[in-house]
Amino acid sequence: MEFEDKVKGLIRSIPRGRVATYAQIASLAGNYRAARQISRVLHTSSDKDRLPWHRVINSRGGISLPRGRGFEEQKRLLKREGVCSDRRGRVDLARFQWEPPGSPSPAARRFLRRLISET
DNA sequence: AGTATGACGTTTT
DNA sequence: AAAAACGCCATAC
Repeated sequence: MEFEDKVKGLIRSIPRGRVATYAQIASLAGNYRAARQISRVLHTSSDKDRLPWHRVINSRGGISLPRGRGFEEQKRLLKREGVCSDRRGRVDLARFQWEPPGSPSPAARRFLRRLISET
């Protein structure tokens, strides 16, 4: 249960007014390929363990919950913290993504990735 | 030891 | 832009 505990701790450490992606949490927890685990953990434990589940979104900056099954509430909870999303549930990651202290900044990584895809 | 789950991510149509 | 096709993997049972 080591991985899962790390995941929960990480999710709890996302500050108000910021978001993290599933892949980001997985990576910080030690397995960059385990993004799906994050959704599993959220699905099973976010109520029970009172996790700030609404601060976790997908790598495109979007809300993954379907409309009518959580989408609206997540959007509302984020809005309440100052994180705005468009009608389709997209958040500007460059502005709102959490950058944990001491780790390579997601903003920098996005920048480098964009340079690569230019060629 | 399989098999199912799950709010994912990247690449390819 | 959007959807399908893949790949991915810790847990529960």
